[in-house]
This record gives sequence, structure tokens and C-alpha cells, in this order.
Amino acid sequence: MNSKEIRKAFIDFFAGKGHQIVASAPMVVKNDPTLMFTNAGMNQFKDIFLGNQPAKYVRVADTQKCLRVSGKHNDLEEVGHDTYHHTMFEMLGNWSFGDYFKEDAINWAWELLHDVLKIPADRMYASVFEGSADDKLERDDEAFELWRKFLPAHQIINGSKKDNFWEMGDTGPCGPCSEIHVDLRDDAERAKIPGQNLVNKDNPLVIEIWNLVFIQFNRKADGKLEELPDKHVDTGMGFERLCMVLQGKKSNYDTDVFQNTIAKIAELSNKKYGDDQKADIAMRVIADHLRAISFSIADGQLPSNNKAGYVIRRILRRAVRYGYTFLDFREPFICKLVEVLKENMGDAFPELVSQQGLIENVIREEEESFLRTLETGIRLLDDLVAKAKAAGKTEISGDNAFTLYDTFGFPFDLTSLILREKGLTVDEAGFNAEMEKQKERSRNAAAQETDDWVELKKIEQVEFVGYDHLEAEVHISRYRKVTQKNKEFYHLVFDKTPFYGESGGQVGDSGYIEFDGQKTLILDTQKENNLTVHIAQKLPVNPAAAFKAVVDVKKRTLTMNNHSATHLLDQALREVLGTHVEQKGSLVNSEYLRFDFAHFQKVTKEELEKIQARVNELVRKNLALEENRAVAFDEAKKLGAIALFGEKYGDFVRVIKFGESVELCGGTHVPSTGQIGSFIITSESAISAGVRRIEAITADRAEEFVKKHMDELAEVKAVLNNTQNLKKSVEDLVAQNSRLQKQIEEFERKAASGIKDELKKKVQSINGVNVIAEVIQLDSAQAVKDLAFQLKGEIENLFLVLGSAIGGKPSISVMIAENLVAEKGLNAGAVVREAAKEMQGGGGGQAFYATAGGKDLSGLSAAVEKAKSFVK
RNA sequence: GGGGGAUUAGCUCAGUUGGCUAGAGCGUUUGACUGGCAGUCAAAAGGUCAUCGGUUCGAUUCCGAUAUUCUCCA
Repeated sequence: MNSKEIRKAFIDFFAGKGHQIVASAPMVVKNDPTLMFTNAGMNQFKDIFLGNQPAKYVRVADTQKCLRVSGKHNDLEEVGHDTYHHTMFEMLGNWSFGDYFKEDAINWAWELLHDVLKIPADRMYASVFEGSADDKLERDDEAFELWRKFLPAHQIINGSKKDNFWEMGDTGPCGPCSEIHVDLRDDAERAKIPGQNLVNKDNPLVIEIWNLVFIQFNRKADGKLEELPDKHVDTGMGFERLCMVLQGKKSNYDTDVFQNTIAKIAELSNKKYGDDQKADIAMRVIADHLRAISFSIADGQLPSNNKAGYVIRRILRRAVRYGYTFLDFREPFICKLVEVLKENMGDAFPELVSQQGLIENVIREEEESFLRTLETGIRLLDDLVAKAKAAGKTEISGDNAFTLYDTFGFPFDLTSLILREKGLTVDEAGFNAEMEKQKERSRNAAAQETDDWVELKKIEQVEFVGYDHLEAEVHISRYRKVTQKNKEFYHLVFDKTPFYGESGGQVGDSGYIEFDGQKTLILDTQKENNLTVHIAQKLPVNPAAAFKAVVDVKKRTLTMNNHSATHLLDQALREVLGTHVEQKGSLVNSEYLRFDFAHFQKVTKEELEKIQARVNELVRKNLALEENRAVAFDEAKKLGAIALFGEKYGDFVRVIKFGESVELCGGTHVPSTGQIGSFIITSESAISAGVRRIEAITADRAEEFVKKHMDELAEVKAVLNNTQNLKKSVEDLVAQNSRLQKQIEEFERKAASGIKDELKKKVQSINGVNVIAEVIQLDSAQAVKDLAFQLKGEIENLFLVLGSAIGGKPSISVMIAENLVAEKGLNAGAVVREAAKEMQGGGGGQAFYATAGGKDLSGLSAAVEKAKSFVK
């Protein structure tokens, strides 16, 4: 069976058992502060488990793209070294939300693996939770008995709390789980050591493929468990591992999921997979990371320097590093692999097909930029090596290596590799110590303590009334205290709310809630999945009261202007640039709007003018908002609504129409576009290969912007006697200025040359040295310097001291012919330092030319005399 | 969110006790050599040393802020 057939077999099986098949959620998570990426199939159902949202279907199955870059068994740095870890993987899963429980879950798992997919029974092992004294839990005998129907007792293993008790986090839903392991060793090996001894022992051929989680408890902040009213099943099966088992391979990377990519890498690098261990690791790393990066970009997450974007950048750079070190790639190559990936997975994940061009461009750009970083690092490292060698050292300090890594992004393993080649070592312990310090700093800065929710009023779902009302009577449904850096604030959840929680690029509302004359400020409103969390500075005195919730109208109105303008901008962009323009991100707040979109070249000035004019035209048409809050998703698409990649949509969506602009959007909008008033583009820039950014302002801000510019112009005109032709006047002024500048220089030159002739007459000969020591009238340090250098060229054996007042301050320059410096041991620097004392100053320079300044103008001639006295 | 760098000629970068006429390579322009191209040689142009403030007799250099940008951590 090939991988496509295997995926289908799973989906068909559970569809046959009454499961609703749903689409994979985006791999990049939005609206969940605790998670950057989907790391398990259950993520998209989190709200159901938490009780924040009712289940739409009680039985669901899917294949979910997941990304794991950290965690107990999956450090990014390990991926590729073995044959079964990945960053991005597919997780096949089936769920029951308060419907079937252990019995059906286990029966069906067995039926699929054994009866449908034909995995031999004697190669399968099941594990069950052994119980835990800490939590006062017995062994999961129920699961054990269910497995006994299919497996002999010795193939059922007791698992520890670590392996067989699943928890969503420190707190929240949890429960025992039961894993299915498969033994892939050959018969001789199996005869030697029984498979049950190797389960959960990190043997690459005795592996867990499916985990069935039985969610029956809720873990509270004090560590205690409470029984859930509704019990759920959550399962996850590693798709790549399943393919390995069914295709009779010993490594995930040997399955058809990865082999096409690896073959392409081998071709590009002119190496063969299987010839060299290190090259093999590199190929696996690249084949794995390619998937993670491509899917992230397709989901709209571009590499950047913080948060999720940074994780993607790090993964990509790791792939480049391995290609660079072990496969000798010196130019972008990962971008050339996207084509193969698309052929492999484009069927199941159409976003790869439609986003291919963007993915390739973004990857190429990132590769180029990192190769530049590497070059810089190599140069810096060469310097360090040269210095170390000159000092007779053979080790580079951990501190230095860390600076290379931390400040210049040069990977530590490359540092030690290059040093090894040059016969040097690096202090790894020192490096790690510095690394720890950095982590400590960041942890302290980000440390946050969250208390348990205190529930006051049970609700099914928060009702958002903010589309229609900016005030409402609300009750606090639950609250909790959050402590960060000694600052306390409170998270409040209301039964209903007029406050818009930050999402879809639009910032959250602020405002206040009021009871009995007491106001509590709401600083911000955030969304945690489906929960709208209001951030308050303090807890109201009487949390159970009925509050009047009031949104900051000014801020909301300005934000609405910008949000609606963003839709108009989107439409104008499509009209002017073409329909390839796709939104890649946006930010909308009360100050301005920012819109990122796919476009492969700079937007020209003419295009920008057209776009801005078009938006303003749409504003003036005063198009009325047509809002429909519950349109079936398919229906909305038929209307031509613009949906975003990487965005998770429900079955029913909100559709926002302004004339011809139709978008799926949850944000708040103006009743008609005339309210936007005016729209001004303030900047256009590139944020990544193939992605441009436009920033713009509207309404009040636009008006202020125009006023500021007009005022400035008026002021400038006033300075120029209210000239009719400002541009010409300024040009004339500039031309005149440069002409005068040249004249001044000419005069100065003449003056200097007059002074020069005077000075040449005053040469004294002292012991064969031609001495000039005079105070002259020159007001420019540069002119004095020029004069000194000219005299040096014209008089041999010169010892020159020039005193002058520059900007009202005394200054002396000493010039000594090079041969005198050498023969007589004279040093201009020493001379000026000594002489400058006469005028309360100091100075320095080189042996042949030095300058000094001072505070006391009356000491100038004394200083000149003093300098002269150095002639021997 | 927190740390560390960087910003000098069109480009890539040097520039240490604060005073070096602010440099190199590449590129550009001009001239010479060659039948032409390529090239070689010679010369020249090109700099608010990111911006603003402070310390100092004096700041590209030290300090602070801002902007832009790179990078690491969370």
C-alpha cells in the first residue's frame, strides 16, 4: 500500500463507523497563547474538552498536520539522527465527545490494524495504565480486559504515569491512555529478546504507533483530579510510522512519504543515500524540515525573528546548515525541493499546490540570507583563529563562540567543526554556561504565574454582542489572577460581552466595567480559542454583581474605519495589481492599518496612486455594509468571498460585503464606507520574498497627516517670502549655496596661501632645523591642517608650530618632518601635549603631526613658544 | 516579551589608550596600450562616518535616546 492509500483506508474506516470526517486544522495556531503550532490531532477540539464550546459532532476523524520542535522526546537537534523522529508529521485520529468510550475505541483500533491493515497479532503489544499512588488511581483493568479479547496477557504491558497517563497541560483534562506498539524486528531477533521487554525502551524497531486516550478527569491547579461529567476519547496515530509498518520498512524515511524528496536531494548533491552516514543524516534532516517549512508558509506563517516565525526560520536554517556541512551545498537548494513535495502531498493538502510559488520564493530568500550570515560568521571566526594562534592558544573561549552564535547567528556546531579542521578546540562547557545564562534571562522576563479559574456562573459559550452594542449588562462568569514580573492583573470572562477580542488582525477593545459607581478598567481583550478574556488591572469589589460594560468608543470607531478600509484596499489591490494578490497578514488598530499580501515586485508609484485613488473612490461611494453572520461556508465561497490560507473556519461564517468587496471576516466594520472619510497610503515595503506590505491611515489620522504637511509647506513658503514656485525657489537656494560655498573655499585658500608666503619668510634655522612658530589668523581646523601639510611638502627639515583661534578657542598644530622624527626622536604628539598645558588643554596625534586644543585663549602664544622650545 | 550586535564611498567591508588630511577591494568615469573585444597600466570622481543630544580643548571612536537592520532566547 502506498501512503495515499493508507491515509484513505484510515479515513474510510472511521467514516464507516459513523464518524464525521473533518479537514486538518492549520498547522500554525492563532488565538491560543499557550501554543504556537498544532502539535496533536486534538488541538482543534481543545475547546470541546475544556467545556468552552459544545461538540458539533460526537464522532469525528481526520488526519492532522502537526509540528513538534520541542518536548520530552523531540528535541529539534535530534531530528534526522534517528530514523523515526520528525518535526512535521501527520497524525491520524478519531474522537468521541461524550459518546463511545474505551470498549469501542479499543475494538475499532484492533479491527483496523489487524483485520483491515493485516498487521500480525503476534507483533502487536498494548500498554495500559498501571495506576498511581500519588493520584490515588488504580490500574486500568477495564482496558486490560478489553485487550485480552485480542492479545495474550504477556502482550499487554503495564505502563507508568509518564507513558500512560495523558495530560493536556499542568491543569485541565487528562486521563489514562492505552498505546499500541508494533515489533518490526526479524524473527531471529524476536526469538532472542521478547518484544514486551522492549516496549517504550527507545528501540527504533519496537515502536508506538497509536495512542488511545481516555479523558475522564480534570486536573486542578492544586494537583487534585476531579471526575468529568462527560468522558471523551482522543486518539492519535503516527501516519509516517504506520506507513513504515505497512510497507515493511525499518525507517520512516524509507517509505514513499520521504523517498522521492531524498532521491531529489541525492541528485542535487551528487551523492547517494545510504553511502555515508553523515550525508544520510543530512538528507533526512532536509527531507523532514522541507515539509515543516513548506506547510507553515502555506498556512501563512513566514519566517521571521520572533515567535512562530522564528521557529520556522530556525528549522529552515538547520536544514541549510546540514546541507552546507555534509552535502556541500553553497547555494540555495531547499527551494528546489518544493516541487517534489507538492507532487507527493499536493493531493491531500491542496494548499501546497496553490501556494507553491510563494513557498519557493520565501525559502530561496531565507536560504540566501542565511548563507550570507554564514559567510560573515566564517570571517569573524577566522579572525578569532588568527588571534588565538598569534597568542599561542589552541582553544577558543566559550564566550567567543557564544558571541558568534548569539549575536551573529553562527551555529555552534559549525564553529567546532571549523576549529577542529584547523587543529583548535572550543570550550563547549563555557559556551553552554553562556547559553544557560541567556535562557535564564529570558525565562525571568517571561515568567508568568496563572491561578485557577474561579467560576461564578456556568455558561456554555460567551455571547459576543459587540457588533450591535458598545454597552451591555454583563456578569463575570469566571476570573483568575495572573502574575508577571511582580505585576498582578486579572483575566475576566463574561457571560456576554460587547468587547471585541483581538483576532483577524484587529486589536482587542478596551474600556471599563462599572457597578455601583466603581469602574474597573479593561486594558485589553484577548481571545484564547473561543474564550474572550478581558484583561483588568484589578478584580472588582463585588465580582458577582451585574456590571455595565462600556467599550472605548473612540478607539473602536477609529479601528473600525481602518478595518473596513483594509477590505477596500484588498479590493483595490486586486483590481490594480491582479487577483494573485492574497492577504498574508494584517494589523488593524486605532492608529493605522497594515496589510501584507503576495505580490512579486515592488508596487510602483503609479500603481500606489491608482490604489489610493480607487480606495477613496469607494469611500466616497458611501457603500453600505451588508453583513451576514451565519452563511454556510460553501455558500460563502460561492458568493466569491475571500478566505485566507491557514485560517480555521467553522461551518458557518460571517460575510462582510461593501459593494463588490466580499470577505469572510469576524471584525467590526463601519455602517457605510463614507465614515472612513479619507485614506492615505503612508508606506510600501517588502517584508519577505514575494510579500509586500502597505501601511495606511484613515479618517482623523489622515486629516492630521494632511494638515501637518500643509502646515509645513506653508511655513517653508513663508520663510521664502511666500514664493509662488516653491520648488524653483529651493533649487535656486541650493544652487546659490553651493556656489557661495565654493567661493568661500576659494577665499580661504587665497588667505591661506597669503599666510603661507608670510610664514615662509619667517623660517628660522636652529641646529639645521627649519623652524616656524607663529600664531596665525585662520578660523578653520581644516584650513590649518591643509596649510601644515603644504608647508611640509615645500620646506625640508621642517619643525612647524601653528597657533590659531578656532571658534574662539585656542588650538595649536605641530608638524615635524619625518626624518627629524626618526633622527632626533622628536614626537609631535608629546610636544602638543606639553604645550597645551599653557592654555589649559590637551591633545595628541601622530609623531609627525599632532593637534591640541585648550580653554584659555590668552595662553596661546605661550603654548606656541613652549612647543618651539622642543627643537634641539 | 527579554538580551546582544550593526549602521563609514554605488556595493562588500577595514579603521583601539578620542587627535592618522577617513581607507581597501569591487564597481563607475577618463586617458594610454591593442586591429576589435577582453584585458593591462595610469588617473579621477564619489563620504552630513544613520539621526538627535551629552561628555571633552577636540568625537567616526566614549555615553544616552531614536530610527533602521541582523541575531539569539522565551
